[in-house]
Amino acid sequence: WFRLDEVRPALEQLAELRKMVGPARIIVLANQPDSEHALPLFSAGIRGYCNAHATAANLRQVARVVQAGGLWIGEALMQRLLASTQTAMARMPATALPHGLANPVIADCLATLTSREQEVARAVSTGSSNKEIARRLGITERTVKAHVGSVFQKLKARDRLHLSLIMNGQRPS
Amino acid sequence: WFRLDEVRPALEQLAELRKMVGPARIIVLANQPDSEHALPLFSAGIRGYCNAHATAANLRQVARVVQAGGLWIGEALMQRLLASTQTAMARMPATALPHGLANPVIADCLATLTSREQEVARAVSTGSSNKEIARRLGITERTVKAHVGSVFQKLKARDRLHLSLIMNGQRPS
DNA sequence: TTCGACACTGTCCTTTGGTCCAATGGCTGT
DNA sequence: ACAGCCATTGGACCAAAGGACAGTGTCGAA
Repeated sequence: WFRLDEVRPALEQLAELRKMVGPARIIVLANQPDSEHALPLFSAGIRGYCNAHATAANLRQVARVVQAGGLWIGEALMQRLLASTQTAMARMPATALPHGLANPVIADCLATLTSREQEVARAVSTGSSNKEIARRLGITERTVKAHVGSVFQKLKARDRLHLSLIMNGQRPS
Repeated sequence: WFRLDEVRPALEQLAELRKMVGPARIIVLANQPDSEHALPLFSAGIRGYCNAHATAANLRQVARVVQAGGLWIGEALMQRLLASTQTAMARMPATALPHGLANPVIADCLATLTSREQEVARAVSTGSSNKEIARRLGITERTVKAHVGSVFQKLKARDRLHLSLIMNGQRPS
C-alpha cells in the first residue's frame, strides 16, 4: 500500500516504490481514470489499473487476477489501445514502421531478446541514457549496462547509436 | 472448445463462434504465438491469447484470470502494443523521411549549419564515431568534436544519439 | 583595415559508455 | 535434485564522448 504524490511524476514514484518493495506486481488505483495517463504506467510494468472508487468485491477480483499473473485493463482503455494501433498501422508506409512491427527482419531480431532486453533496447534507441533507463525501471545502472551489452551482442550492434538505427529500420553506415 | 480452421480468416470464424455460443469470454490458444496475429483478435473481443503448448498449470491460470474478468496478454505482446502506439503517435505529424528530404522543419535546421557541420552531422547520425569521421575528412578528432559540439547547440541535441533521431525525423524521448 | 564567420588545433577534465570476470536468487523443465 | 535461462548487481578497467578555455589562420564584407 502506497499513496502516490499528486505533483511529482508518477513514473518516478513508481521507480522508488520498486526499490523499496522489490519485484512485485503493482496495481494502480486512479481517482479519475484516464487512458492517456495509464499507458506509460503499463509500459513501466504495472499489472493493473482501475478506478479507486470501485466496490470492494471488484477490487478483490482485480487483485485475484493480477495475483494470478494477468493484466487488468479497463474495457475502454483496451479499445483505445487497439484503435490507435490499427489506425496507425493502416496509414503507415511499411518502411517507416518504427521498431519493426510487421517487419520480418526486425521482428526476428526482437524475438531473440528477452522481455527486459526489449525494454532497454527500446529505451536506448529512443535516446535514453543508461542512468535514465535505470531510474525509470527502478534498477541499477550496472544492470542496464548488462542488458544493453547483451542486446548489442544479439543484434550485432557495436554501440547504442547503431542499435537505434537498427531498431528504426535504418542501415548503419 | 472450438478448433479454428487453418485457412479461413480467424476473425470470420470468431464471429460465427460468437453467434453459436452467445456472449462468452474467449481465449485463443495459438500453436505459434504472434503479436501481429493477436492484435486483431483482441479488438474482436477475445480475452486471452497464449501459447497452446503451455503447461496445464499455466493454462489453468489463464483460465482463472479470464474467468475473473481479466485479460491475459503475453509480456512481449503488451510491450509491443505500447511501444507501437507511443512511437506511432509521436511521429504522426510531420511525415518522417530519413534525413528530412522534403521536411521543412529539418530542412530549416540543416540550413543553420555550415557545410562542414552538415557533413559531420550526417556522419554522426548514421553511426560514425568521431575518430572515423576525422579519418574520413582528413582532420583531427579534436576538430570533429568542435563541429559536433556546435551542431548540438544549433539543433538543441544533447548527444549524438538525439542528433541522429532529429536528423532522421524522430522525436527524442 | 577591422570585424566576424568559418575551419582547424591544442590541453585539461568529467561524465558516459562498453567490456570482462564473477556471483546471487528465482523460475522452469527434465 | 539438477541444469539452464533470466534478472540482478558488484568491481575494475579502458575508450569514447563532450564541455571549458584558449589559440591559429583564411576570407569576405563593412
